[in-house]
Amino acid sequence: MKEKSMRVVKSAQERKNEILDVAEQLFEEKGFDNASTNDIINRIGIARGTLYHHFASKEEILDAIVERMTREGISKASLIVKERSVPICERLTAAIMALNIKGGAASEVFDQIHRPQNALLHQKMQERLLEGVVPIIEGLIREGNETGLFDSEYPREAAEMIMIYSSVAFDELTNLSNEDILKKGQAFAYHAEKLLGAKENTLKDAIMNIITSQNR
Amino acid sequence: MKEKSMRVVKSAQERKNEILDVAEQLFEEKGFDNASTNDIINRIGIARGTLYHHFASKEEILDAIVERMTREGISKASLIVKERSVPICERLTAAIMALNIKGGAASEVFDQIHRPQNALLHQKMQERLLEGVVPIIEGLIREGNETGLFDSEYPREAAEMIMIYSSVAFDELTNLSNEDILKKGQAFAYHAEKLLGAKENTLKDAIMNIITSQNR
DNA sequence: GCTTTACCGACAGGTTGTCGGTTAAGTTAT
DNA sequence: ATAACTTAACCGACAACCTGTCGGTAAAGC
Repeated sequence: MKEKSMRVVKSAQERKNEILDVAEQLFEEKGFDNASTNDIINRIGIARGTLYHHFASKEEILDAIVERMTREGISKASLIVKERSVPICERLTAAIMALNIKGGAASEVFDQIHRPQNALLHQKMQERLLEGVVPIIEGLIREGNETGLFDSEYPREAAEMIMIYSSVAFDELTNLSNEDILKKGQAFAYHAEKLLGAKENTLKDAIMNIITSQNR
Repeated sequence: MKEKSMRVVKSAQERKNEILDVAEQLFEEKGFDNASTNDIINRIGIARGTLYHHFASKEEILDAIVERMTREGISKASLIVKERSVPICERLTAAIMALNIKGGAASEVFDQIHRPQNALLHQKMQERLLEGVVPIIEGLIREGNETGLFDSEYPREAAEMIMIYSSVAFDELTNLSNEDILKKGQAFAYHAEKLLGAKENTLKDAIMNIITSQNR
């Protein structure tokens, strides 16, 4: 019945990843507050001391998970942006949506992420993503200014506004009708064009494409 | 040394408010997670059972506090908006800033509100405020559309975008230099004008007034 | 006098983080 | 090669909390 405590030793790196994997999974299932460190160690089969040998606190585990999850999205966005052969509009929308995690590996987390138990996780991820992606978008806007596609006096703040809005608003389109989602997407495209000083419908198609494709 | 447990009975309403007052104070001081229900009952001088007689859980206390704090801001905003003698621009900016709690009674909370321990509080307040204020702003935009001051195709979404941005961005201007704050304010005014389809500098003065006055 | 409701405090069952001790792995010395 | 030593992963008992429950008591209202 009871597993004998066969001592298994792994490299620090390996164990840390193991802990993060299980913790992430558990936070998805039960939320950050409800998932206990006991849950983690039981599922892995290690002792309390081991967990705290690798991480100083439960919150540090959370931070590491956030770091791991966001790094992927940010580096993806920064890669997209460098593809100068692709039209700016496509790159812009793709970068924006890299933040919107749904497509990524973390897509199952996404549904749970708004439950109140995950307020911390949500906040930290959002902070991290904004901080990472805003400068990328800003650069793209400047590029658009140079080519005459955009006309933005405050590229940084425009990027902030677009990112912040899309990260909050597109958070909760799960409980919206398809019709409403379309409207929201159109409104977003319209407003983004205004903010960037772009001609009407410059962004519309690129944005609507992504929205309709990822939300079926 | 030890207070005798003289039994003091108060009306439910009175006791509830007492609990909310102390809890709010404690959440400010230590954050929601770090403030325990024991802290609350000790400071008031009541027993555990009494607390749980009035509130079913710690989170319910939080919800009641959020409700209390936001009700004020929302009703203030809705009053402002009704003053049809005041120019629309002034009403708009005033309503926007009613959400930015700094001016209100909760101004001390504000500094603590971003500490990670308060993620839940923060999230709940933001949700509640947006939900309450967005329709108000939307109405104002429609009014502006009629008088020809604005030209907004999606009043609802424009209101959302403005509110969401200002609630996130103006959150953390405490650690910014005065210069940066000014720039941020100007950028916000500029972008709000674009979003609403208003003429240049329509909103600038009203917005800059509020920002410079409330942040000294 | 009877019912309702505010109040009490012990208690169960859970949580996080600490700490001294143990064992495996890696390193140096002989 | 192997013995001796150092480092680092690992263990599990434990202290010090925490939230929410519950049977019982006392005041208020009818």
